[in-house]
Amino acid sequence: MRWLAKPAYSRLQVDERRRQLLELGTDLFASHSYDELSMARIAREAGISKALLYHYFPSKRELFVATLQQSAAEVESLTEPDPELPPLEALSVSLDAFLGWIEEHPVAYGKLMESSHQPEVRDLVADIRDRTSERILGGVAPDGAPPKLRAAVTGWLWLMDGVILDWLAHRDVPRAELRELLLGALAGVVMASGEGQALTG
Amino acid sequence: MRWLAKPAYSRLQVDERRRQLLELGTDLFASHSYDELSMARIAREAGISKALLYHYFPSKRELFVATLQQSAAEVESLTEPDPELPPLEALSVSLDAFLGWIEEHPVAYGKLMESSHQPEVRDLVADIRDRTSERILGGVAPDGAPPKLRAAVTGWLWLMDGVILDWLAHRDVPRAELRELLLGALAGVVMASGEGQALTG
DNA sequence: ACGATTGTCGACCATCGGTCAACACGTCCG
DNA sequence: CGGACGTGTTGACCGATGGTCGACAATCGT
Repeated sequence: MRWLAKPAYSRLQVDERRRQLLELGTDLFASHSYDELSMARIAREAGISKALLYHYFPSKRELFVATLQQSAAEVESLTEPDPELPPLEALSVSLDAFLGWIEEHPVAYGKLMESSHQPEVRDLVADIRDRTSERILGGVAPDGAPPKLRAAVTGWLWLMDGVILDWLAHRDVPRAELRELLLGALAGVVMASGEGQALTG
Repeated sequence: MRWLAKPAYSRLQVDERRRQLLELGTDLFASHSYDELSMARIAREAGISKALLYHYFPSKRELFVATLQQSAAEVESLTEPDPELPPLEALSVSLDAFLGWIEEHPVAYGKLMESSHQPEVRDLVADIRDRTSERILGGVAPDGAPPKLRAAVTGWLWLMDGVILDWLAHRDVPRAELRELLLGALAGVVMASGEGQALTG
């Protein structure tokens, strides 16, 4: 009578299973940092074996990156600069949208920063920083940024992460003021790099 | 004749052994990040067993912190602000000394930044940042900094790390110019926080 | 009704940080 | 000179981690 017993597991379509795992991963990694989660734990939460999890994602790294890419894409489209606005205003709008997203997902942002030592996260963050940097530099110095300006913008992106973490930790500055602080800081930093005239123009 | 054989290991004095391990640790952690090094590897390089390493340093964390403290103390004394100088000039001198140290130990600085996710490193870096922040805030707003100013200075310290990493990666900006860029950035950021009048005074 | 496909699992591996009882080296006393 | 003692030192071990593999079994086409 063994063949009348309930199946030992339910078999899902590849796409469905993958989708389910990605969604679970997104949830988990939004509230736990990279090394707070083990593959065994993720598999247990998904109700499957670790081996199956590895069948769908060849490494923890890939699973993590896959889950991040959704959010990254979301943020990127959210902060897409409006090409019809003057560069500075477009930046202001994008920045405000970014801060808005962070206000809605403070834990996810914090956990991401907490994970940012892992090479893959580092690369992803660096990639975002680079593209953001180019976006800004494109608006300020369209053809080829001098080293000091490049360093200044890079530094400003770091400053932004630091300020935002400070903001999340204290929550004693209104979002609009924070945006103005960040914009002002960018202006100040670019000025300090000696290439500021492009900003005011 | 077994007792004529060479001793299986050489027995060192406690202090000597500890000193040797600390020195080795300093060397290794100056060129490898925290998780690039395993305790087994360190023990192997030292020619001793892992258990003995743990006999001297109760955890990897403690060994790492112990090796860092030397460098941290070195840097801190190097960047001690001169109380006879006006705050801004003192900061300029300290900053220059700091950049000088980094120029001499670029790999160590990079690896430290790479390790800065590990809670213990995070704490140490946060501690340094806090004290530096207070040092700066003390020169700018002696009694109680408003939230925006605090956020601005915190952000500037992040900016500094970002700019320095960019500097080390490209090495296309002279140190003196970098120092001016950083000082200018601090001025710009503090101005942007709306509490700038204290700086110019 | 049965074989092929392939989704799924249990068992396994190397490495990690960390622990422990026991061995062996140098010394000191008789 | 010899044996006992203190302690510096070790190999073996633990639980957890990321990752792998051969084999079982659920489903589908016929």
